[in-house]
Amino acid sequence: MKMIPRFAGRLLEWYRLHQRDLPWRKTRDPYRIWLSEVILQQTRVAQGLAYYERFVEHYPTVHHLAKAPIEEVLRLWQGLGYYSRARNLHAAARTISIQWAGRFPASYDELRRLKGVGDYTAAAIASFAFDEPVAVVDGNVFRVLARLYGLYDDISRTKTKHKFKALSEAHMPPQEAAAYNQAMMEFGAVQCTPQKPLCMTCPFRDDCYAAQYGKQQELPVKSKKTTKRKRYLSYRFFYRNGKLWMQERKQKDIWKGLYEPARIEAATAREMEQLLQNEAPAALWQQAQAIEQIRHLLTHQELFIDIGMLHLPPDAALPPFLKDGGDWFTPEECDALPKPIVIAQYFERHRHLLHE
DNA sequence: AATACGGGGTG
DNA sequence: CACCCAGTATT
Repeated sequence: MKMIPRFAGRLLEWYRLHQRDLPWRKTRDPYRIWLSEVILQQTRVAQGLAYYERFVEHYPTVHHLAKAPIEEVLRLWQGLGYYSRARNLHAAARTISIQWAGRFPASYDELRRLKGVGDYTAAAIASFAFDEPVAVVDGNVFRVLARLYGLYDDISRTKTKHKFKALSEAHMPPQEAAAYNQAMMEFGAVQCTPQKPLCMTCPFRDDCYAAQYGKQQELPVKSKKTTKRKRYLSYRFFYRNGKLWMQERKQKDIWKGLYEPARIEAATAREMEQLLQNEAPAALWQQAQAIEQIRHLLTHQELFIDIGMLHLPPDAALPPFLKDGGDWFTPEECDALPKPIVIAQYFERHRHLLHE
C-alpha cells in the first residue's frame, strides 16, 4: 500500500488549527484521562462533557472514587447509559487505590487488566498520560483510514481492528504518540464526519480514496445489524406512610444496579393485557393516577412502558408483589437512588403528586 | 466471532 | 427511521 506522504505532519498541523478545547486535554493526570475515556466510550463528547465535570468535582482523585458507595457513582452516571461502565469504573478505582496503592497503572499491558479498560482505552491512557507509542482505534480512526485508503474491510471483525491499528501505528511519530492519537480522533469527529464529511476543506482531499471516487457514504464498511426485541413493562410507584417502594435490578439484564418501582413484565402486548386483567393485583394496579404510556428505545430492545403512581392508606396491607427484594424510601431518598432515565424523568414530572 | 449493553444527536 | 457515538464483557 502506498502511504499518504507526510501524513502525520499534515494531520498534526490540521489538529493545531482545528482542535476543540476539551478539559481532559489540559491534564496529564492518568486518573482524569481514564475517567474521560470511560465516559466517552460509545458516547459523544457533547453528551459526556457534563458528566466528566461532575465526576471530577465529586471525585478529584481515584481514592475519592474508590471510597464512594456504588449507588452514588451510578446516580452520577444516571442518564449516560451502559451502566456497566460505571460499575467497572468503580471496581477498577478500588483496585488501583488498594492493590496499586494509588500508583496508577502506567503501561498499556497493566492498564489493559483493569475492569472496563479494553484495547482502545488502554491505548488512549497509555499514550495520553505516559507517551507510550500505541495507536488507538475507535470509530473515528476506522472511518478516517477506511476512507483515506479505500479499505473495504468489515470493521466489525477483530482482524480488521488489528490491521487498522498497525496502519495507524505505521504513521505515528513515536515521540508524538499522544498528539497523533488525539489528532486522528479529532479529525474523524470534526472533519471526516460519518455523514456529510467536510471534504471541500480537507487537507487530504487529493490523497483520499473516498473523496476522489465519491465513496464517503460506503466507507467504512460495517456488516453488523442489531435486532430489536420488544418488551412490555408496567410500573407503579407505591406511596405509603410518606415513602415509596423501590427495588434494585440485580439480574443480568438492562439497568443492572439501578432502582425501579414495582414492575409487571410481559413479552407481548397481549400477555401484558392478560396479566393486567386477570391477575390478582390488577384491580389495585389500575387505580393509579398519572398513568403514562412511554415508548423507550434501547440499542437492542424496544420498551413499551406504562407507568403510574398510587397512594396506599397508612394501614393498607402490602400488595403481595411488594414482598421482598425492595424497600421503602422517602421521596428525597428516592431522588438519590440511581434510576433508569425513563423512570427518573417520570418521577420528576409527577413527584408533586406526593404529600397530598 | 457474535451478541448485549443506553441514551441521545443527526440527516 | 437509520445510523452512529473517544467500546467492553460475555458467551
